[in-house]
Amino acid sequence: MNVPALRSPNAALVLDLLRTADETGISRLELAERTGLTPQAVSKITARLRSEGLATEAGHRASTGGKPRTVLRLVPTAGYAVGVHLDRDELTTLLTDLAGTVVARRTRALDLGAGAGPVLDAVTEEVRGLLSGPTAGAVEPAREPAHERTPTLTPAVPTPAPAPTSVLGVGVAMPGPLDHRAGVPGRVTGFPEWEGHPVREELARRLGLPVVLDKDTNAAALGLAVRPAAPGSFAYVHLGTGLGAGLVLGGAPLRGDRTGAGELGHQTVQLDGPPCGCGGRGCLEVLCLAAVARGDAAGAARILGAGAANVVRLLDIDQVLLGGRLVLAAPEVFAGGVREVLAGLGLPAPVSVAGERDTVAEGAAWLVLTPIFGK
Amino acid sequence: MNVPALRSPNAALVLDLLRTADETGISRLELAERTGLTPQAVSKITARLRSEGLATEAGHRASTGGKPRTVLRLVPTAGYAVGVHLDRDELTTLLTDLAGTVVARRTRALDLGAGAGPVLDAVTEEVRGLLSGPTAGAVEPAREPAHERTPTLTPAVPTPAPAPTSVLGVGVAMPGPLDHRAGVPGRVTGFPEWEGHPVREELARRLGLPVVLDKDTNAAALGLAVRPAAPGSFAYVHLGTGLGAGLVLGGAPLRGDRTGAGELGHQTVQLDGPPCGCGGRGCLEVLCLAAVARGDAAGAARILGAGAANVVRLLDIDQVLLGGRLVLAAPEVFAGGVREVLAGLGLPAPVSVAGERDTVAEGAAWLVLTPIFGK
DNA sequence: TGCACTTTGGCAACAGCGTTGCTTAAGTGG
DNA sequence: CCACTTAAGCAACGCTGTTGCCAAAGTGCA
Repeated sequence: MNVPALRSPNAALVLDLLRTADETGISRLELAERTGLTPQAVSKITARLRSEGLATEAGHRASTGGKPRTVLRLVPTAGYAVGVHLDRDELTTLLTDLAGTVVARRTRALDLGAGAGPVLDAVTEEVRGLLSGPTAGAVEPAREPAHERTPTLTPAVPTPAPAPTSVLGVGVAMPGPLDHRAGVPGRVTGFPEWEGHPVREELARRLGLPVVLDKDTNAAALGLAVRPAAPGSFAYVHLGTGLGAGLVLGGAPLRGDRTGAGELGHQTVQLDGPPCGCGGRGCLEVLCLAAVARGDAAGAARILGAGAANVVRLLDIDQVLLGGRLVLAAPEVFAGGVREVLAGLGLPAPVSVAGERDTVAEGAAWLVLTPIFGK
Repeated sequence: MNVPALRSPNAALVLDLLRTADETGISRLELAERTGLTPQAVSKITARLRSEGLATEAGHRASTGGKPRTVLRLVPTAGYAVGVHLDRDELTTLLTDLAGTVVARRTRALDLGAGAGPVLDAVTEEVRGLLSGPTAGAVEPAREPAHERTPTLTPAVPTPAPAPTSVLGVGVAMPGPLDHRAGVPGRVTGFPEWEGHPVREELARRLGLPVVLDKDTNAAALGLAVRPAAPGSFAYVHLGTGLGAGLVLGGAPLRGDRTGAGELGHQTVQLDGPPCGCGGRGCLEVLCLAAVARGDAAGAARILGAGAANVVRLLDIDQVLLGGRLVLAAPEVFAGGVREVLAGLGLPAPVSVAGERDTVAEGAAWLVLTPIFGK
């Protein structure tokens, strides 16, 4: 740990405060108070950030008897990130700015089981299309309106055409198991064709951009963790085609030794329950999906609640966030059911539905943005 | 984060390498290689540590063609720590040196249910006795042999009377729930008298030493985590009068938001199982202890294995360590049973019995030592 | 025995970081 | 109009680990 090692953490800390500040921005003195640094150091750091184009002055606060505080803001157009969500039957690609705001978005049908080759072809095509779109022409600036060139492109925000600038990288989220360090999937559930394919390397080569790979639930949890008012520790429980969880402890996602953390679906909750393909019995996923299949969402919610309670107790966490297609189909049933189980056990953790349509893809983009903010 | 902030982490890192080095010690160049610092920086840091009495030169390596490397060692007598284990029926107090080696040890019967007053009286008495013993006369040096003054004192190592020196603090481990930040127990299982009693503060005042309080399983896990060859992540599963776990992730114990992490006993593993006092059904502890009670240790081991598998999967960890009285009564039965369940689920995590008589008390001492080594 | 060679580890000068002390700038309110 | 308050920059400083250089201490060959 050498001295320049101080530079990035402190600058990242300041940058993160700029990011999470409310819309009015944040002044140097407020930064100093919240970082514990002296106002002088903050001045130095913000001067560097401004010269790098990452921050800017944006107006003044009302005076309280002296010189009014100058307000600083993050410059969201200083960088962009691509988020890719490889779901079992759908490919979502989106572009976010430095603040994580979605600038452009694409979707298309996908067969994940087709294997790495065709899927990576599709990803390459979608990312290229996204980047050559009108909103951030890093690769190939173009002026045509979105709907003429790329029918599926839907600008989420009517941004006044941000200047072309750098795309920092591509975050890819897909079902596990996989190794996020090596960027290589394992036997992706049901699709052994993926095992060992160097996805990160190949995509990085094709796109000429840094690529980060992670499990879908981890990405979703990361995306939720970076929200300004996010709790420090929580479990994101995702009930879609399968059941998984993303765990955030002390602000950082927990990946475990093999990127496998958050495996909630194969928790044993019924020792003598029905056998599961995993080799166990009474797995949470099997029981929960069976209840859904027979139309008993409330029953599924109670079973899910027992699983969530196990996690809350084991990790002593603050909050449970729910998401995934099945949850979104009946949000109140699931939130209420899980809440009831937790309350019955005297666990104070609040339960809410947080996962939305693009939660995973946005989280994937955050895989790229997160290091900049020291997370 | 200011510049001196670099000093402690780097010095702590070096100190930790000195601690975990093999018996021959470690040279400056080896320290440089393993820390990533330059040899010069290591020279500076080790010079400081030597001047503070924490490190010393201890011989030379064989030359490999030039000046032979000078070997450095930690000076274990540079500081001592007290570890206190408040078990339900027993009080263990021990003194360790800076390397964590037990120097002196005391035990006496205890009724934890008697409440904070009498128990803290006993702790105070034991700690004072320990410190005025012959091995480390910080409070009251004495020359009498151990067996004459303090019958229960058993020097673990025939140390040649280390010079009186500083006792860094007292670590206290007890059953939860409790708040390790405030140093205040909650409703200690079965003994509501403890709730809200300012244990840390009161002991610190009585003994005139810093006091750290933590849950027994967390302390045990910490003690196991600091061993030189310890895995980076593991679960320590303790089956004694109750069932609990200590979780170590990336080298650090996980305490959670309210020091409650590791609550394994009330994991639901049988949705329609027998009701438990906690409000749930089919809790792991209830099922496991019931199996033990009917003499079915192998069955208890299988149930415990299911719980351990849930933890291993959820956190994606390396290893499972077992401890606690019931496990120690039939170590092979439990280790074998848990191992079998994990193997049947395709989980590669090795299982071993690690908890011994003083695991918790030694871990408690490490609560004090750990900050010195940057852990 | 002598000398070239290798390696260790200390000394001195250096660059980078945040801090302290002071000054200037920009408002408010009597 | 002026005293007062607050913000923020400039200069000097102390601390860190780094680089460049050199002395010390061994080995091994002639």
